[in-house]
Amino acid sequence: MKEVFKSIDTQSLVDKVEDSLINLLHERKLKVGDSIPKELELASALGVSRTVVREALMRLRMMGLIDTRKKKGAVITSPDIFGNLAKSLNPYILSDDTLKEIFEIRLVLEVGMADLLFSHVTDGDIKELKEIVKNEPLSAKHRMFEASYEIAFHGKLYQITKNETLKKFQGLLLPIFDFVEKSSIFKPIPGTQKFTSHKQLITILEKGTPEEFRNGMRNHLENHFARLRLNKGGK
Amino acid sequence: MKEVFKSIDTQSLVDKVEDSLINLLHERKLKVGDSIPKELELASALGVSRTVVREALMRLRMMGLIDTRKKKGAVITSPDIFGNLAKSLNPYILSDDTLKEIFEIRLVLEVGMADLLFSHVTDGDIKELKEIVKNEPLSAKHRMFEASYEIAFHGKLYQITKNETLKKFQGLLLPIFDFVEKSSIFKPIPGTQKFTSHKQLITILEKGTPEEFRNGMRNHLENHFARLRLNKGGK
DNA sequence: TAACTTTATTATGTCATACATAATACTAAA
DNA sequence: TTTAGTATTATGTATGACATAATAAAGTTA
Repeated sequence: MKEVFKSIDTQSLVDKVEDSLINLLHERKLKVGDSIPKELELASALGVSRTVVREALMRLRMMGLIDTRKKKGAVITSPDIFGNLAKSLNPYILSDDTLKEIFEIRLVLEVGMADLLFSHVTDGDIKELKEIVKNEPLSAKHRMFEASYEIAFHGKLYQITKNETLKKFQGLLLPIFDFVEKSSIFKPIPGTQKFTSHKQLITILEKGTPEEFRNGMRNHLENHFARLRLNKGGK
Repeated sequence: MKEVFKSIDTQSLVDKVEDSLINLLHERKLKVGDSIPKELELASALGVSRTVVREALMRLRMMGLIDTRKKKGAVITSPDIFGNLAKSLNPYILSDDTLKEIFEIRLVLEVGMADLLFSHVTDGDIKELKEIVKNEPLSAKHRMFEASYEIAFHGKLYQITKNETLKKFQGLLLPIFDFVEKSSIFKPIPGTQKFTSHKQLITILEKGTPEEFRNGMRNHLENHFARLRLNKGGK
């Protein structure tokens, strides 16, 4: 790690100001609602033009750290972590490999969330889940038709975890899941069959254990796992 | 959903230009490496000032959609989804509830990633894991000292999944895990005890099944789960 | 005094212009 | 053909100006 040349700053002015501003937030331990100095004040204090300050402030705003309003100035906000991520998570821009990886993450989450489900699930949740699957078609023939049930059922599971961050994350990834399933990234599995059903999962959630649920969900998602295995060559 | 007033655009000019640019990317199906028009060209084409175009371009850059270089202009890049998220994921700014939720997500991921591990793990990986835990202290007394082993071991697991997106996500969350463990957000658990050890997990990964690994990992993380249960009142 | 209306202020949003800088393309010399 | 130097060009930064909207202040009415 020894560097002969002193690492010259390849950073642009905006980068530096951005860092300064973030440091400002930390040092002063500013809380939500607090306001930071005006653009012109910052510009003169930091010795740069208002242009640079504005660009740096815009970055903070994109990160969800601040919210700027006319006259009022910029105020600290509780950052919506994934809020800004949504735009860059566009399936048309992401590479196929990345899309596959995101799809994998979904499987990981749903298999792993069993404990959260069991520690938060209520009778009302069970009732809702049963309502969702009540009219679900038994056969796996109408895949397209089934999609809405899939989303409703699995979405409800995320909601049961009472983990807002996780729920937001899922909402973010949903269009990607949809895209991946419909796209030709994955070769279809011949002779797709049903494994553990939604109804069975509900029964486990109602009367079983997290361990059983994990295995049930793993089995339920077997078709997806199989597609991943079949399409491993791509990497 | 009926609206009496036609929804006036509360968007700023920059917002609109941003949308226009993203649409441009989609419509033209631009690939990585392709370049987009110069700032001045965009400005005149869209009928706004260069300032506005620049701010919009900066947003795209923050999203990781483009990379701008002098003289060359802006070129499409393969977006690093989580790269730009890092700065806003600052523990000092996130609320305690959000921090807890992120911590939960870690647990979910590690319990759920068993299948990915088994489908990618190599002999070399097993060897590396064994190397990591070789000098690991047996007792749980030196918690601070143990931290580095924890990070090395669990980090290696993420790496074994061969899922770059997941690995990046973990790298992103790591400072948060660290912060949460050290902070007083969680009350400590009296009489913390060891459950499934790292060594046992390796053995399962080498000779066992995904199902066994999930349960082993769940058990291994029991202390963390217990802390979550104990601190549930906060919400 | 309290509630409402109008006016004034202020800080951000947008625009225009100018120059600096660095990366590229071009040209000339060896 | 390679290298070195030069010119070009698009972004980076600075400055000044005005528009706009949100707030604060002042004024009015009951």
